[in-house]
Amino acid sequence: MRAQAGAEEDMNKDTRLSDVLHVLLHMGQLHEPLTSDVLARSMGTNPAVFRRMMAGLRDAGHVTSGKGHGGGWQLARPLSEITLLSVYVALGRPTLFAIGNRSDNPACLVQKNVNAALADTMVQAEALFLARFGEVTLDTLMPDAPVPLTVHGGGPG
Amino acid sequence: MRAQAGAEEDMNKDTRLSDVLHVLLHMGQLHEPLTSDVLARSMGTNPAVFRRMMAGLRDAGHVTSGKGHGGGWQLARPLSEITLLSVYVALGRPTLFAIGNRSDNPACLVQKNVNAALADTMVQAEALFLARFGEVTLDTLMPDAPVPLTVHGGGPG
DNA sequence: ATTTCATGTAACAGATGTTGATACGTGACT
DNA sequence: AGTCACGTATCAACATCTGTTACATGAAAT
Repeated sequence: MRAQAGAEEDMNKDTRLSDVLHVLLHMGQLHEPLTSDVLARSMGTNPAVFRRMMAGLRDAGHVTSGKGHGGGWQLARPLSEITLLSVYVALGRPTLFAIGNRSDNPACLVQKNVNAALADTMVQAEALFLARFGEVTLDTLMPDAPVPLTVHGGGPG
Repeated sequence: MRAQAGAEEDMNKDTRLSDVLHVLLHMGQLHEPLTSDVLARSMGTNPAVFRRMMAGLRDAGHVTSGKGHGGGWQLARPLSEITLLSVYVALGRPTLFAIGNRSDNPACLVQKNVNAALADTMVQAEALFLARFGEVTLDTLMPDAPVPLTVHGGGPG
């Protein structure tokens, strides 16, 4: 489950959305297939993890992947036609919140009220997330100047 | 870190806020000291975990704890003077979100833009949480009818 | 004064769950 | 054919939280 001690910064964050967006933007700059090996390195992980992460985007039709010589990953449509929301959904709608209820004890009115209060706020916060994600197309995240693709932590990239 | 496969329901939620609220409401109904043993059982855990969880609330002055015979836990002020926000803060402001950035590579403009976009939404969502938490005093969560305190899962409680 | 009760805290073990690594099968291009 | 790259299953490594136990401290009862 989650923290018990401090508040600080949980290092237990799902970084897939951030990771995938990062890669997609780079793919939007280079218009040739890039291999899992290269792209995985750019996000500081390995090819198998990368493929696993991108499977949903491929299924959603945001990117295409090809085997063999000259194979690799490419955008299937321009960044202007991909919303942050659609990427989030393609990843399988990863859990947004780190808090929740231990269990739904429906017989306890107190528990019921508490759950409702928290759930109510979480529903609103989730709606906020989805609304804003839906407004953002990936081209708007592109820096003005082209950015070179390099290995994670090895300089600009 | 977090999920990679499905989306479903992460069972890895921090339930402390929900747990603590549950207990505080029960304490608001019974006006006598209750032991860690009893209260822990009502949330389905054990006394040590309970004390660890309540330490912040005691330090914040929301509850008092006493040792020895007749000792235990009591509210230090009426529920109407305790906001959901103050409870959240007393717990150490547990992490709200399950998503984040893998790392802040400040040299990568793409990464920078992605992080900013996500962070912006998260800041707004957090503000929403805190605003709503701040509006809720615990007495408003109290069911109209008194609720008996029983063991977790053992019926109403 | 001693005994009993209950908290306060530290320390450790167990469980859970995610990421990373490896291996192997499949298809495509040379 | 041979090489390249993806697709996926499986396993190990790692991190983190919860649950448990143990023990010291302090208060009330006998």
